[in-house]
Amino acid sequence: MRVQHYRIAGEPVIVRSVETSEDVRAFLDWCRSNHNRPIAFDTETTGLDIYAAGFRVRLVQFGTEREAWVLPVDSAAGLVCAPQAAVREALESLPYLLAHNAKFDALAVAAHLGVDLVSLWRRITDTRILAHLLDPRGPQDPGGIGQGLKPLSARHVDPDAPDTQAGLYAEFRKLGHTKETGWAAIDLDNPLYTLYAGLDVILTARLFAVLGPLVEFAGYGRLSEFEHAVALVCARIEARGFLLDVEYTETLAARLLAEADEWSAVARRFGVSSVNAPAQISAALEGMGENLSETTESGAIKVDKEVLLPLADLDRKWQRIGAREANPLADAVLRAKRASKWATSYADAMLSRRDTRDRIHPDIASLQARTARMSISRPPLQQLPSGDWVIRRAMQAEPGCVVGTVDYQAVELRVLAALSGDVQMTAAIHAGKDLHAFTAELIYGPGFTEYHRKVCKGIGFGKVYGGGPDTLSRQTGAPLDQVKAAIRAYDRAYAGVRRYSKRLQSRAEWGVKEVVTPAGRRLPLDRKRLYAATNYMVQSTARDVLAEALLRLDERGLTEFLRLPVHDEVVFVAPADDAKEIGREIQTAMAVDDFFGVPLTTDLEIGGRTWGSLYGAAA
DNA sequence: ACTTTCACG
DNA sequence: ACGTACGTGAAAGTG
Repeated sequence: MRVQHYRIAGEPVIVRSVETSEDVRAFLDWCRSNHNRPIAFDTETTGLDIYAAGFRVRLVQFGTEREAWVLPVDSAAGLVCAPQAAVREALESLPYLLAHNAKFDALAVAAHLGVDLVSLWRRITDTRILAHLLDPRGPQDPGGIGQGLKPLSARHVDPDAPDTQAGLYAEFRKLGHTKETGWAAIDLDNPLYTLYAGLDVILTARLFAVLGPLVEFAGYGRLSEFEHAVALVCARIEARGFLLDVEYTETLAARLLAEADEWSAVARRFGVSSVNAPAQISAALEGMGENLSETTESGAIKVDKEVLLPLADLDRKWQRIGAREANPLADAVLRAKRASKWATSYADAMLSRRDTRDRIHPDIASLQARTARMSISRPPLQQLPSGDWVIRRAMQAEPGCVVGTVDYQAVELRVLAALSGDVQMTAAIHAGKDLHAFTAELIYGPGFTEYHRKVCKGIGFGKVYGGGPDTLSRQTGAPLDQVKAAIRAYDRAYAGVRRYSKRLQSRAEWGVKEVVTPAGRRLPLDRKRLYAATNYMVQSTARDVLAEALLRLDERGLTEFLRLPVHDEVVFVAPADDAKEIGREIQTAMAVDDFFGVPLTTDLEIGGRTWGSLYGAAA
């Protein structure tokens, strides 16, 4: 057994690395004698892509505030002692486990060491969840530090705790590896590797010693349980994965890449060597006599889609307007950028993330944004183009099955009506009215047009988000004076909403700079952006509506059909013959009859074999 | 590392 | 004193 010593917060800690079968027995003895204490665990792996061919768990660590055990389990290492069975035994029997960002480690040991995910998860407390409840701000937000183990340890455990990740990257480079290759290549007994692996669990145990009582003291006990349950459902969705149509996606990627090349060649003829270089584009456009007035935050000339589309005589749906001669460079830049983004961010990302059964396991972060919203990454399946089916067509149901969705109808506006108690808005919802059309009628009278409805939809969202007349005018494309009039009319029609927003803001102005959601979540506000209060409240509450729905779906045994949560909807896959029935069950489980006086109703859509079929692709 | 852009709800 | 659209993930260029 190798023993390494270190100091954390001025106290000596010890890291033991298992080398012999005798060490394995000593580890199991240690587990037994610490059975009743919370034990932090962690894994070191070959990479982040748990389901990729060649992925391996290399180390599994267990530890308390003072002591860590590091066990090598890498199947490719030809180990003298094989502690896999002991690791499994520990993971299956220790009653009280801790982990930071537990989902990753739990999925890794479930997929590669044969540990049962559900029974393991029931015994885990995730310190990242605790940290998010206590402060959901990201590292970029004013006053925020994020939920990383490093910044949390620095704040709550030891300001001089080592940055183990950065330290390892430096070691990788020294050994001739890179950030990416180092994780798989570093020797299992590299002293820095084992030391840092051990320190991570010691830090997690110490972090819990601080955050655990804070969570209880803040009254977050139930919310914490709720979040752990939601995280498990999301982890199971992730583990199941979503089937990729590889042949289609490969053809699509090649086609998009060729398209990007063609349009890049056109841009090159106008002196733009890269369509991703804004300075080149603005210089070339100005050389062609175009007048560019919009600037970015840092003062550079803006050449985003909003600027380029009018120059190319295209509307927001890329239809020819006929107002001017299309600028061929603007047109080429737009098309090249779209094609290459779709190729790299979506098609290639999907292909590179598939497992041996052609399934995609995106990283579902069930508790991510400041508002607790979920995020999905690698690949970003919540952000696929919705105006065109070609990308979504890549994801498909298993043979004999179809893809469907259930989404909430105008959930953010309904949540706003519920929270504000606005009488008029609540009544309109109860009457089953189209809220945006109803608003249009209130403002423009019974003769309102489809255009008026659109303006009102924009204003409705803009109000929720706290936008002013200028932004709303730009966003909706409606003239400023009309928007201003509509805002006035909106405030008159929905006086309760206006009162509610004002109340949230003035409370924050004079009292604590936060909003408290009905779920009991305390969301800090940036002092310069108190107007975001209503948005945080509504967005966060809508998120919790979906999160609670996921738990109801799980209770009813419907998790196996789920493929993705997408903010206000779930994507599911079911056998074609049962899809309607299963879809209805999902609808029923998600619907809320009385959410603070407002019904939250759902829409069901059943498509064909692919996700794209719900966006216009042939079934 | 930072900026810019673009995809979604 | 004033008015501010919110929340994400990802790629690529620049320095």
